[in-house]
Amino acid sequence: MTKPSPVPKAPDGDTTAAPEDLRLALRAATLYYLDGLTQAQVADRLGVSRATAGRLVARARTHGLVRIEVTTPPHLRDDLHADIEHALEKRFGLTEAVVVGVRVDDRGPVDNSASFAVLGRAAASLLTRRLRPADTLGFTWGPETIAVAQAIPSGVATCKTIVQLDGSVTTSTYQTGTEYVLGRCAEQLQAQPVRLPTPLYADATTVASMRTDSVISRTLELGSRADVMMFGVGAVSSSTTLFEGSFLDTAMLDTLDELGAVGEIGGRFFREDGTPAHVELESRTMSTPLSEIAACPSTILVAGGASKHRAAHGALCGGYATMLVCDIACAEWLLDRSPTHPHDSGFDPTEMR
Amino acid sequence: MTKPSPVPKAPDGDTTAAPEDLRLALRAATLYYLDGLTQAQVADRLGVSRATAGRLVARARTHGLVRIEVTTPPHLRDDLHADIEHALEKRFGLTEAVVVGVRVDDRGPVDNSASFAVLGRAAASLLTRRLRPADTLGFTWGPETIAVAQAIPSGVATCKTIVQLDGSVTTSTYQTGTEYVLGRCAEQLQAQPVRLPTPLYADATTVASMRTDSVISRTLELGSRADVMMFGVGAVSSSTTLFEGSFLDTAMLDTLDELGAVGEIGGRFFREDGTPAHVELESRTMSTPLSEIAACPSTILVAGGASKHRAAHGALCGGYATMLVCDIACAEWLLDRSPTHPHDSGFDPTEMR
DNA sequence: CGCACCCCTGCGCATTTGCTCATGAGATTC
DNA sequence: GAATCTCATGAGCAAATGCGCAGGGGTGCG
Repeated sequence: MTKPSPVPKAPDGDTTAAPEDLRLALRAATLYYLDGLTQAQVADRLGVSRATAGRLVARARTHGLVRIEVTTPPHLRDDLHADIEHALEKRFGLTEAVVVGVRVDDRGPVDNSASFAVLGRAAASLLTRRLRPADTLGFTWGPETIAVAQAIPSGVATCKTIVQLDGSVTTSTYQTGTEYVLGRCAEQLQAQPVRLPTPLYADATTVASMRTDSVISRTLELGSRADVMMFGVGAVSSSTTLFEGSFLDTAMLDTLDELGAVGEIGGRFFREDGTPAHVELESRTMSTPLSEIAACPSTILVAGGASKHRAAHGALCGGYATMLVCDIACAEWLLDRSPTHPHDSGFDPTEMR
Repeated sequence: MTKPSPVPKAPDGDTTAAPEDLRLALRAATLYYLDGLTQAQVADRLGVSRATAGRLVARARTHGLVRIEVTTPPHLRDDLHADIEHALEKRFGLTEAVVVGVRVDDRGPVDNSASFAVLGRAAASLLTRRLRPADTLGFTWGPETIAVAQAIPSGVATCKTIVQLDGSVTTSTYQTGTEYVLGRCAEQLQAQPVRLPTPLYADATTVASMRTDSVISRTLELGSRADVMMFGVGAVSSSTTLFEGSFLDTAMLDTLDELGAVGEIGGRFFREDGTPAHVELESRTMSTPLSEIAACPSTILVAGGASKHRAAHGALCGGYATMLVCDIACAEWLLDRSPTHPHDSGFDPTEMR
């Protein structure tokens, strides 16, 4: 009599219901969410059982009577970038992205040590949060990891071992800062430091023989199995650390450029899409391979400065980082890049330089 | 060095904090409230302990990062009146107010039985929700309670006893409906019915002697101690039930009018401010006194129709009802009344008629 | 009119959550 | 430079919450 239409079961996804039923749901939700009563108190207040009160609250939610929104307060809109971080995580499949408010600009003559300090603090905070006492931490040398080491607090986190992922022994006077990072992190994290006492690059035969060394092979093994890895990226440029430290010469730089390399991690270069760029150089490199980095469950990429943008993008596309710490400028640049399609290997000449 | 100002304790109500601390709080709140993760999952996702995850969520709330609002969906704005109900509760100190969407208009020639049915359903719903199996339910006779009795479902609620609060025996043929209400409610609620086998009004001496009767006194006692009472209000008018049923004559109506009476419950009249209006008539009335009604922890006033507005207002001001069921027109009228000051006894001539 | 189905309700338990205490590191003050 | 204070963290526990189950009444179909 009241229902002429054959609708025994409402297929309408529960979006509509009797208004009288929803009156109580609305009331329960108000008391629960707005007045902060417990469900038992709501039940008492409404004269229903506790279970029913819970159902009413649940119904209120399913019917859209309750709207919960998490927003960044206006007074720290400039410091927090939850939306950008979330976009980065979604875009590159990251576990966590941390975007600091500063804009690292390494092209101009300005001193970006302050910016790097901010970046370092953020990365150190992330690192100490992710580190477990039984973990092994691997790191590459470079200005980014130095900044992290400087910012790392003591007592907050602990790990078992900290291991060097790429060789740093040099014939020149160039300071890689490896000792500082290794020493400081080991101290602050109360971890046992493990060195990789080799150069970064050597002849292929030398590298092959070094890898058979019991100590070196153990270190490499330890690095490959590290629970957490932390590293920056190097650009393919004459102003990058590897060139300034005489690890690479101009000819190699040109070769890498022609191969489409956009960046490196631990001296191992990759292209725009993250694929390894110079297999021959790979065999001459003493560091954890990119494949091992990609296999690590927790890898933190610290990237600051415009010169590192392309390199960071390549690293992210290669899946070498599960976590990213970068400045806002880098984050925006990364998101401006093709939001969907990753390159299918090879490189696009129009993207060069 | 970093803090020259003497601010050991921040007296600023925790509205501001380090942005970096809030970053995690924001993240935790997002995962918890928006993504629906449990706090343990949030903790795992963020690399913190479960306790810390809980603290982060709590901090996000205290800092206003989370905003929860309970709103009436637009498609039932016309049926629900949560704001009006809340205003009524606040204004008159009610436990609960139920406002139904219909507009009972008893001045015109329209049939308002449908409106009364809606009102009755709402009141019955409220009543069955509030009733406990061990409770005694008291009621007065009248069209409102008849509507409630008609709407009461079976099996939903139970109570021990249902007792008549005001005498209904008449010498005329007027049907009060008391028997119907008593019988139907007793059946549906599986309660034991208790009659008050007396007229509503009698001589003072008669009333006094009736009150000494063991059966009658027990009924009155039972009514006074009822856990829940349900009643309508009568207006001071020639179109009201008490006059039509020949319980009152024109002279008495005028007397009551002059005394400032605006309404009655169980034949006992009160003024605009709720104070008893005719002490002499009180001694001639066989019903639960207003003071007993005011003392009852759960009293449901069912009011529909424009003619009852003033009476309902007086009843609410007298504190005779802890719960109110009325139509939207009545609710709006009640709220349009002085929102703050209650009258200090006596009556205002300008308010009459 | 009987029967089966289904929704609603209340009960008991596993999980989740908020809270308190004790511990330790950093900051402040004398 | 040392004592103390404050704050944050982790463990444990009690309260609170969600979810299963079973029972009963209403509804629709036969």
